[in-house]
Amino acid sequence: MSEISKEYIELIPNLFKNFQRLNQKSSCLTHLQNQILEFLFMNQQPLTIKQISEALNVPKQQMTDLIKRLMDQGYITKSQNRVDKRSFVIELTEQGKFSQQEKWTKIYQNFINDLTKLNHEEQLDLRYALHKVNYLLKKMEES
Amino acid sequence: MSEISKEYIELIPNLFKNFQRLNQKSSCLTHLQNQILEFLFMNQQPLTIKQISEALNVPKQQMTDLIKRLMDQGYITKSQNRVDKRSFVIELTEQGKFSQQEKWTKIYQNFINDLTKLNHEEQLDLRYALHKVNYLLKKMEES
DNA sequence: TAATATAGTAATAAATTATATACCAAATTC
DNA sequence: GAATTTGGTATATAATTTATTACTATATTA
Repeated sequence: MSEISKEYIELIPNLFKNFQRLNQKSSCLTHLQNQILEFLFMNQQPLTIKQISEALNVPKQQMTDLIKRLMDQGYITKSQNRVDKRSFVIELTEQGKFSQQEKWTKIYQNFINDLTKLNHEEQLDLRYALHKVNYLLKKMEES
Repeated sequence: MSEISKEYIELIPNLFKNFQRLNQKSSCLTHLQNQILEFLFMNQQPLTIKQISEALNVPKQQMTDLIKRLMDQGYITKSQNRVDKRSFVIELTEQGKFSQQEKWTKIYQNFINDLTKLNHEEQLDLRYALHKVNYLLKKMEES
């Protein structure tokens, strides 16, 4: 039990550098704006302001302005929620998606580059192990 | 080649929730203070102000104050670098380490909890796969 | 239907973070 | 040894983020 956990915990520092890269603000976005776009991108689906607010621990009062600025800059759209007329649904625009994908591209290229330090057999091993980890972590999350 | 990368990239969202948890500020620390402690904790070794500044993309002018406040609050120590008398070496105090470990404890408990959703065989698989991934990722980083 | 809870907005002050410029002392280069 | 670079500090200003309180309109509940 604790052996698995140890390995899991260790995994995080191993990916830390790349996460740092995600945090880096892309030119014209503030830290929080970036967090919001990132969160939308990760979730791959429209979210309400409240959902974002709670997940990121940003008070809803702040969200109003943040959302407005992101909208003005063309990163997201905001439309009424048909189910609940009080709330709004936030979605990434193409530009918004692109701004996030850019960061991933850098991570991707970095990884490809480092990969050459492994021989062919190790590469196959890594691929299989990553696949297994992803599969099982996902399974764990599905409560 | 691109198959491995795909799995690698996918790994990051799978760990995202826990990373979010790391970002959450613990009571009396500001966002940047937290980032600095986290970075020191991850690196497991003393760093100069410049190293932190560059890695976190925080201008050195800000560092002076940030470091001072962290020192005043007892999270870090600052001592002259013997090799280069212009620079200083920053280290986590016990309190500083503890403040970071707390967050990991939560991640750990969360993981242990989710683990019950896998059967025994899957747990063994996960452990082995995680071990493999960690081993190979580390090997890749050692240039 | 009246009372209450919820999603979001508005506005303001205080704290944090970002940007720019100038400075000192030790290190490096010529 | 003089000139230049580098690690860090000091200071002022602007932008962002946090915190507080009050408000509107829709949902929910009794």
